[in-house]
Amino acid sequence: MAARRLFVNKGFHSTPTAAIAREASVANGTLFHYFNTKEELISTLYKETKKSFFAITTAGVENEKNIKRKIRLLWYNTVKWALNRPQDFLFMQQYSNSPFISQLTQEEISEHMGYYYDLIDEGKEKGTLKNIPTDLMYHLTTYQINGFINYLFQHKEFQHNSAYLSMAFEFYWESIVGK
Amino acid sequence: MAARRLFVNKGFHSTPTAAIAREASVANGTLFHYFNTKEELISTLYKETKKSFFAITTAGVENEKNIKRKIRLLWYNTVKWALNRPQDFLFMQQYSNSPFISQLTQEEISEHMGYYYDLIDEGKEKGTLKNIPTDLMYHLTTYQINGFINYLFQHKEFQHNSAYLSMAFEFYWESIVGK
DNA sequence: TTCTTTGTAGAGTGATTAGTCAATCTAAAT
DNA sequence: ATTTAGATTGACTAATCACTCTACAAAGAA
Repeated sequence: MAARRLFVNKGFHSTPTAAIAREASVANGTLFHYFNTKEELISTLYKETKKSFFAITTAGVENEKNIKRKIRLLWYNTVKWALNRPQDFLFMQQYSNSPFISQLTQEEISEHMGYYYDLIDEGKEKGTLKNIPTDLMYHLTTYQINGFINYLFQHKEFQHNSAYLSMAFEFYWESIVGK
Repeated sequence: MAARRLFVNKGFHSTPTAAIAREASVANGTLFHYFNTKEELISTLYKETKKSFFAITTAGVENEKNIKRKIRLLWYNTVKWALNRPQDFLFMQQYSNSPFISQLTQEEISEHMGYYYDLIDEGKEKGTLKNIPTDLMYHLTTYQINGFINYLFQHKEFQHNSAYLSMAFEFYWESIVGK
């Protein structure tokens, strides 16, 4: 019950429930048996996508020995995730920038945030990362990597260029390390 | 003929033309006398907003002596612009992340990009800025500053804290300078 | 004044679409 | 075999909304 993720690149409003139902090979009414409203469907999809995102991108991070390796793996996992599942990435981005989010409870929004905050704090305590407020660092970091991914979407020629990815990571790393 | 910029924080699709007309104190039909379609209205609004954005944020930059001062002024102008005109900022952000952009010609999208590219190139030539591809630097920079502005929207207590802004700029500056 | 152009109005229309509902099917439980 | 509960269907509805159309007003131009 999730295959019509594909449909969400025409925009939420331009994708009628009828089309979603068709894509899922069920009748219109069936959809509303599982989801009370279209919005509920969308936000359920969002939560699932986010959960999967988190699982994939944090895989193996705990096994890395030092901060740089942890963050590098997280960074690469994220980039690869987006490249492998562009629909998911685009969907989440679209959701984040749409007047929907108000519906989600605060817990749902900040569910996984603690994980990142802990990582950043660890890096700050060891003196590896710059000493700026954790939530600010998290925010800037998130946007910067999103920016890079969007860049890769527009420049497909670099997507499998490991030297390029490596350069981009080093740029990122240098921007948060030091002082 | 522009006062209903206010209306665009409910989302494009959730804002009926009737509401726009009401906000502008004209009849429904009048709207379509000036704009053939709703989409045309929105993209016109976008172009105007962008033009104003560019004029405001680049004001005085040319008079600064060195790159750092130029970029700092640009950075501060941008932050102040967003803080003073949150509706404009939110509108542009919403537009950028919606399946609309395809309508605009390439010239319209990249109209002012040359300005920023030149600045970055100047900084690279003088050895002040890191030597990464210009368009990549532009992209990452744009996203990072957007991220910071969004952060400020969520943390109003820092909006007029000049030490905080200054710290954020230094972080930004250090991320692009060097090597 | 008369003619012409341009702006303004707002009721009306046709298409779209989220959500409903009564009917039918499936299959597990007794 | 019978009951019961849930799943599935798709035609239908009620509302919404972008856009049209005809009528009217304002203001020059002749």
